[in-house]
Amino acid sequence: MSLPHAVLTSLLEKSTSGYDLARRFDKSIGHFWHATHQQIYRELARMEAAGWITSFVPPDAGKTRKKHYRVQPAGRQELARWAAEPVAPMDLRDAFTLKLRADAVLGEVDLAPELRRHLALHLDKLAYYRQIEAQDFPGGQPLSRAQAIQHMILKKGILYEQGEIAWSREMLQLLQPAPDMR
Amino acid sequence: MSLPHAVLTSLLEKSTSGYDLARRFDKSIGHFWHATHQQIYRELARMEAAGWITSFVPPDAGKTRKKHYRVQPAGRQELARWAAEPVAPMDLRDAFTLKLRADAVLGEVDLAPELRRHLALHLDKLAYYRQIEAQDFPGGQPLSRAQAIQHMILKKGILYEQGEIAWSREMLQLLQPAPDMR
DNA sequence: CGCCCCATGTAACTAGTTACATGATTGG
DNA sequence: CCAATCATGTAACTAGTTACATGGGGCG
Repeated sequence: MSLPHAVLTSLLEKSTSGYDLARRFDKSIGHFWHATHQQIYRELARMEAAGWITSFVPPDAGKTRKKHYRVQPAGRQELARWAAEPVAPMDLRDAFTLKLRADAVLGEVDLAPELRRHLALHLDKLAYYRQIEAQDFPGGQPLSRAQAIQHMILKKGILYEQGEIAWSREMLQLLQPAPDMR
Repeated sequence: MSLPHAVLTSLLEKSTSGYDLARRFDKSIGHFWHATHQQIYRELARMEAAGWITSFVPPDAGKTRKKHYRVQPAGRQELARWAAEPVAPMDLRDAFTLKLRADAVLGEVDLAPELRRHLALHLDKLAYYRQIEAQDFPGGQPLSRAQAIQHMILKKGILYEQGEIAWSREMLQLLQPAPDMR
């Protein structure tokens, strides 16, 4: 059960609204733990009931329904408790690999177009990560511990995309009759 | 909804029982799509109801309750249909990375032991994949298309574990006060 | 005035997890 | 005979997804 803890982490980084959290889960944290706005609103309600967070009307709310959430000591404590307990390494749920295996056994599926599409998406994401890296971690500056960790998280994403790209290119040569690699 | 299709693929590779499928999902297919035996039995029941597979008592059943399943044409067709439709690239759900981020914001969590544990697990898995590779794909032999795909799937796993290992080692240097890398 | 974005939610469903139940066969 | 493994399931719960609902604010 990691979603509430992802939300707590995000709120500690910056107190904000459910809407804004949902947008954050479309990037940054969301690259490692995806969630929809419905899940987030539900989780916020639960966490408020549990006393981990409290809501307040932000100064810029005007007449809108906007609510902000702030982490309470109990929430911070819960996050620390959770962070210290062991987790299993991520297990993969890779539908495309499954399709490849289906192709191997059926032998009549053409996965090359889909693989090219994925390759393009991975290239985009890599470029996106690289841009963030250039922005947030320009060369040579000494980093705080927190910044160094953030950088390593970003590097993990970069490494992953690079792996996908390299593998996709090799795979494409196998799936494509004509040799036309990107 | 990929589980039924993973099961279909596995059954096409070899008709077998739910029990045996469940064990297969602890390796091979399971490295890319995990499932418990409960999920598998439920899915088998659904798929039989849908006419995708049929069950029969295998010759070696004796007095046991053992049932085998065989894929029907409708099942094969459904698998082909599914394989041809587009999928989103896998999204990661990596709880450890989340904990790192929690550490960055809390600054009082020691994730080094857990990271060392994960590193060891990744090393084990890499060794395991390598052993399968040596067994199933001994050097230089020409492969059928199906075999070539299977090999590439294995290589994807190897690449992934290598990435995790390299990253973990770098991360460990950051988390560990004393420089004692494995 | 109409459309898009901000903002928060409910409802219904599907997939995945955890706990429990049951009984036969095999090997020490 | 006892424990482990084979073998198949039910029940209850938790997490994640998809569809729908509602209303305000800003802009062209």
